[in-house]
Amino acid sequence: MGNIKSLKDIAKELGVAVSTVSRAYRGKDGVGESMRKKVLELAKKYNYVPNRFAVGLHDNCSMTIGVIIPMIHAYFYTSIIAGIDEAAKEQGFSIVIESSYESVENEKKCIENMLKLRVDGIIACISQETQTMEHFETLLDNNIPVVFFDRGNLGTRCSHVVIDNKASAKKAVNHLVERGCQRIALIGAQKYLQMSSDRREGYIEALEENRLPVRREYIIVPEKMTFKSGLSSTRHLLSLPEPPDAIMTMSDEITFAVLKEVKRHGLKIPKDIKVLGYVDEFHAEIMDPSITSISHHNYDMGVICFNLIFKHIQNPKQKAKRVVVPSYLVARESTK
Amino acid sequence: MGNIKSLKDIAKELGVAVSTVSRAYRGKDGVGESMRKKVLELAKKYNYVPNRFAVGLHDNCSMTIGVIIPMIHAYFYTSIIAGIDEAAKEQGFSIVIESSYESVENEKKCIENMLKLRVDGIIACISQETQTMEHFETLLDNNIPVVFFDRGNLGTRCSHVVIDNKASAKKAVNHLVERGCQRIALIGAQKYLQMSSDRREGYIEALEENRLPVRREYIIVPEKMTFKSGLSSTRHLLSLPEPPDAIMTMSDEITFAVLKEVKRHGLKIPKDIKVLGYVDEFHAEIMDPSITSISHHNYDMGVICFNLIFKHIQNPKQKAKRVVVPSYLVARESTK
DNA sequence: TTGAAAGCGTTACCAC
DNA sequence: GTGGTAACGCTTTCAA
Repeated sequence: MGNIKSLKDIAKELGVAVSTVSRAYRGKDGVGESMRKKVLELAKKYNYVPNRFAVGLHDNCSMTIGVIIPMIHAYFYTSIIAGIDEAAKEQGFSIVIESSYESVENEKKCIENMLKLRVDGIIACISQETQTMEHFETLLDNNIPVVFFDRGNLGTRCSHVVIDNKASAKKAVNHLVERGCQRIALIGAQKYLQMSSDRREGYIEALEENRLPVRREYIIVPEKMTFKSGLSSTRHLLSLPEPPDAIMTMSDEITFAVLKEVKRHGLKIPKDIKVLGYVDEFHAEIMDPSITSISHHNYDMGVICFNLIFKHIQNPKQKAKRVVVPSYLVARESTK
Repeated sequence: MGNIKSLKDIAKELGVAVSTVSRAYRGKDGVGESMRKKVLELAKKYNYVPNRFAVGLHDNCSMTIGVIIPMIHAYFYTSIIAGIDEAAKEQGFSIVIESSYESVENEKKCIENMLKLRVDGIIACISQETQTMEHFETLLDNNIPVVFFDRGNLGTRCSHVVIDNKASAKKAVNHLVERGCQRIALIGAQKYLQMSSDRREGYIEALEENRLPVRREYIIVPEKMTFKSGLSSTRHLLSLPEPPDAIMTMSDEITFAVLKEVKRHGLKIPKDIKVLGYVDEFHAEIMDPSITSISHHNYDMGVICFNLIFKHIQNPKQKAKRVVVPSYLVARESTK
């Protein structure tokens, strides 16, 4: 941990008490101006940095918040993290990131680790596998507030930042119908993810509102939301006696797979079949064709998450809130 | 930071001394078996977790390593981080990530922050802007070892994990020549990045070895390695009296831009023009056409980085090493 | 305005 | 085997 100077070193050199140096350094009252100047000078010279372990031990707070996400190498999460990070920095907080890699077992380990790290609060998005939430309740029992985003729910015990999934799915379907699609397929996600069923609900409702039949064979729920399962799901859809004229998806990896597989079948997008996905702006834009997508202001979502957890940390009695972040549809080439 | 129980709480409940509990909990000698059992039981019941601030203060080490990268939302870095993270976990280390967002000013702040966080070592990739390295030397002066990867160099004062840039660029050119290209353009990166000049060198050497002219107008060095500058660089190349029949790039964002812009010009890849880039496997694979690329085993690179910093932490006298990670060319559709 | 001392949770050392 | 105590670096309270 290096050999960084301590207040004691400065105190010794100045021939004064540690407490005096402490006060002087932090701009507290009760120190002479000349003393303060001398202290600050020396602190600067020595590149003094307060020892956070000592401070943490004393104040019983770490000024750190933990972020638990399914995947560190997924743009959706990292762009949210960018927002969390920025907002955290502004308040003097650091963040620690842990990935569950979509496994409950890992998620539990992440939580244990966060406990070890003594984070002041946690912002989390649960794994695809996660079905029960006891491990998160442990945190609440330890008075560590938790804010969930995108996935995960703990009723009124913590705040949530969610996407208006149902509405966005309806928006998506309506857009496809407007573009002339009649047979819209949906490649979804785990049933027990709230996000997933909300979107499916929106999809079904929108179909009904448009007086289109809801066909079982057009709704695919792969085991995992991976590129590979996206390929096979698409293959399956295209092999149906009456294949869909549009495919909408719930995740970017699956969307990329759909593009790939559709082309491999010799079909042209958007002429032969249209594609629409929940894809972040960056990827939606760079793909070819560019993808009509439901996106979100991820960075802002991160900021919202931090502000919430910050409130809960500052005031443990703070009531849990439910923030719905708006989604927006950007029409691009894939549904033209 | 919650209300987690301390050793003292356990000691009190058991009516024994804290030191006894400490020994028992950590499996040290000099504790009766029955005592140990009682302690472990209670620790489990109370969900006891050692207070890392107390431990850190005592041991003067944080078991944390800092990772400074240009961008948290770039696959290249996050996939390396996945490797660092995994290796770190195995040794009981945590990691803290900070992004410079390609700015030197931010980079300096990151370093300050790492100092505050009392990390035991730092793994870093410098920003595009960074030209001098004094801020990193501060770390070394404080006995905090630094390992650079991809970008950044501090001679024999720290270890480096680098890509065999020159060789890989030659590999790329040779591949294009084999595929019949004669007018190969290069969209590069900042001159003062070693990585950049190494690749340019390899590019030039390979051209010469293939008895192809080295044309100034085919070497573009944009201000920043962004999608936008990739677009304008490509536009420029295509507007030349004699446009190139292949474009190779040094970063993924620029590669995506090249694909986009080339198509916008109505040219077909690979028929009219071939494209080759330094792109990670994931993106190279999902793009259309899939991109022939120079890739690296990012995860492994992360592991190597951690192992190096770990050695330096364990043994401050450890000599600096230079590890060259191999790159490999995967031929895909964009150069068929 | 300054100093001394207690305390945060842990570990290590020395007594018993 | 177990207990007491000092020490890590800092903040806070109380005394001078």
